[in-house]
Amino acid sequence: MKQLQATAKVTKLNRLERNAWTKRKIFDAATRIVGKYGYAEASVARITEEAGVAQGTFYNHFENRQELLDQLLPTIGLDMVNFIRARTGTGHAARQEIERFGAFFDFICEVPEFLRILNEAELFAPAGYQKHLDNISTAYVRILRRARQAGAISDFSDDEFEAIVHVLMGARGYLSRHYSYSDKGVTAVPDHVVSAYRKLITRGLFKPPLGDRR
Amino acid sequence: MKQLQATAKVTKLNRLERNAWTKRKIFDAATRIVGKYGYAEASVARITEEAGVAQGTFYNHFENRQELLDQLLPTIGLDMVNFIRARTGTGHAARQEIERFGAFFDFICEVPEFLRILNEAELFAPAGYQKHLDNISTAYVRILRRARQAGAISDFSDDEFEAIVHVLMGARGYLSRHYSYSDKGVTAVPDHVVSAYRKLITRGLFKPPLGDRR
Amino acid sequence: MKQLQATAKVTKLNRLERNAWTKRKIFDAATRIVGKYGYAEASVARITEEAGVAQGTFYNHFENRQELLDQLLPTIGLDMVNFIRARTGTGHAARQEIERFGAFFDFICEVPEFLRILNEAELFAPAGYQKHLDNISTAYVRILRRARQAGAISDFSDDEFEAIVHVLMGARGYLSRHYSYSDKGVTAVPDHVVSAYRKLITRGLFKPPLGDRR
Amino acid sequence: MKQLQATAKVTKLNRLERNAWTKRKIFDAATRIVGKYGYAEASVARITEEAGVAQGTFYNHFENRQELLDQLLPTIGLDMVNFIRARTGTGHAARQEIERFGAFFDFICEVPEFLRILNEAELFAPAGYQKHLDNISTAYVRILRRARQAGAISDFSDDEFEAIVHVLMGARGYLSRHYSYSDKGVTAVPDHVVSAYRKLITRGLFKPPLGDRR
DNA sequence: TATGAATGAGGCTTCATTCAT
DNA sequence: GATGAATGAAGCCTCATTCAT
Repeated sequence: MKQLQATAKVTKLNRLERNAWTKRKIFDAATRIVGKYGYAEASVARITEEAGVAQGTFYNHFENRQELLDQLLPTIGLDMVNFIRARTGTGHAARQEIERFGAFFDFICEVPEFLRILNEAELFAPAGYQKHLDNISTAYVRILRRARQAGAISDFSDDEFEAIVHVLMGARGYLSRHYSYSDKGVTAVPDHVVSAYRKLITRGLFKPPLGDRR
Repeated sequence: MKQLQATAKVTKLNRLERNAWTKRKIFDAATRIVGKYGYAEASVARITEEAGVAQGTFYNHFENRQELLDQLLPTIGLDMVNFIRARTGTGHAARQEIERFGAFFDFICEVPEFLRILNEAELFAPAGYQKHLDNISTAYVRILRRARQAGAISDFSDDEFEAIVHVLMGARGYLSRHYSYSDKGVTAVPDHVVSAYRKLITRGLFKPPLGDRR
Repeated sequence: MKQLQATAKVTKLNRLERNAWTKRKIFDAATRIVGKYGYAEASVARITEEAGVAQGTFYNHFENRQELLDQLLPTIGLDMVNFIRARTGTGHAARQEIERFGAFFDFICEVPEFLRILNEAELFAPAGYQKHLDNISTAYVRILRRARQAGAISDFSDDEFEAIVHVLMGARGYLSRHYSYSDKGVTAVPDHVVSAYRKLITRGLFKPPLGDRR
Repeated sequence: MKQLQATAKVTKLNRLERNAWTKRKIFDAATRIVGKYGYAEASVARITEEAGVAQGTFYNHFENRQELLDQLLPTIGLDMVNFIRARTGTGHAARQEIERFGAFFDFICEVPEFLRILNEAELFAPAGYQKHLDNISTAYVRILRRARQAGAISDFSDDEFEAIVHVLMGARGYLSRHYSYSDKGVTAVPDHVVSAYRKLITRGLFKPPLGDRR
């Protein structure tokens, strides 16, 4: 009896698993296609061909093309958040910000598709972009607030933090687009970019650690 | 005879003028359409309808759709440069940068089409975007260098200037997208955005004027 | 042992019953869907969803979509025949015909799905429509013949009866479509429709009862 | 000069003519397709193939598929009206109605596509059907009213006329569907159909001409 | 040069049916 | 028998571009 139940369960699981696996195949194919050719070229035909399934199969897993496109950025964006969090130490707030900056570029080297997905989502997947933005900016504002409480930042209001977060995100985007893209694949940004960012941020946003005076 | 010549000349002039006039009509129509609906919606049919000419006429003036789209940003971008230059005073370099920042937002209020053209060009008119970028960044780097020579900035290399310029441009883009768009038309950014930018830049990039201590 | 047999029997009965029950669920769901949205919108997916069964289940009970659609009208059509018969008295033939006419409209008020099924079947379920037609017209012709034998109709041949039956059915169809449909649900036809029909039929088809002169 | 103008005019006319001709080709192709296979099978691909033009051409002449389908019935319906009018004499109103009835069947023999277009339009081209209905029923009611004024009909109100018109149209439709369709093409209805209709109408709707007493 | 109809490839989506579980 | 994912054909429509007038 237990055996049967188990079998039944396994069978059912197998179905569920296969279902999830197909959806994953489509999702991953879309990630690759958008990462490589951009949203505009990511037709359902192209995605399903890349995934190795029929076009009709697509609509068993996603309501329509847009629904999938809108899931791309938030999903991978969370991967990014976790990646960066794992790489951020416990030092001074300014140093942590530099670590996050560096980890961002490490992440786009590991998941090169992310760069294009991030850059194009605002236009082609606005709903997904908004979701990602909310994910990121609330977390980021919280980080800045905590730094202010710890005395590492002064003189910025909560509203100003929000604007700052947009500047920081905009900076990452712009810099990654201009320094990381190359003919094939994604490369690390040059050192002078990191140093310029470090100078701007440590001086402009954070209070210098005690004893560190210009 | 003179009459005829004159007539001929006038005719010829009229032809050239009409030619330029037609091209201009198409260009302006494209500006309005892209500004209002974005590049993706800017089909040749829509542009020519807005311009009041036949679709075929389009191809007498532009090689193809892309060629026109690629001209949009550089052209209006130069208008922007002139606009900002006219609004920049001769005070301290940091104050000038704040003036430029403000003038940028004044410009997008005066030419509301520019915002969308700027934001979407990178994706839909990469050649035009690159041209605009070159126009802007060389001018900007020159400004920063001059400020360094004047002693208003220290400690940044030329390479770092380039990165800084991208940060500044990225900031404008991100902030304008997030604070200026509204349901109808383009609006000024809130004060706390300006103040956040001013704090970040004056402290992070420029040396404080003598006697100005945090 | 008996227990087991009983169980087996019960089980078997349950199976058969469940089988019939499932088929019935699908049939009723199709009735509702076609009645509400028409044949064109009655996809297998929609019907099975309405029935609460899987799509594949459909094909365990019907050869294909068309087979079910073709069963709809004849089945409900028989309900209609019984309904009308129960409402027809034993008076003069002309009066009976008026009663049938009225009962028809009563029926479509009671089974509002019928109207749409009837009207669309000719196009979307021709086999079923033909079957329904045969059911109705043979019965109807028999009625008219009996009336002729009873002396209530003269001067019409059997062939002409067939044509008359089609006129009467066509009249019901047309009138119901034009006077009974409304935004929500099915409503009774206005009085002047009934009176016009009565005049046309009693004068055109039946002999006036003795003493009834225009 | 005049020559040139003339040429120009001819050229322009030629363009217009060619344009109209293409539209006509599509329209006629649609008529044939719908007449032969029904609206449901009248895909744009099939129509344009029949017309010998590219699919895209379709949309230069019609907003969308439905727009064309909705034009079919009203357009051919007017042809029918003219045809019937030309065949209707000036005799007694009842005789005229019989002539119209006969002319209707003559028309569907001449334009066999009309039958299917008429029968299916209510479902597949409701807007066109409504337009046709308005065309027909207002004209028909006017005819009946005139007959009433001339003393050929008594005892029917205007509202009842409307219902009668629907009955008459429904009769034509039903009868044509059942007696005129055959495997290939459209054939005349049998005599007994005409005679049955004549009896029903002349007795049920019209007053017998003087001296004609049952 | 201006016109605008013609083209045909390509995009998104629906749906009846099959089949392994 | 029940399930529901997979299939792929077919439908409607858009659009950049060409070309005869």
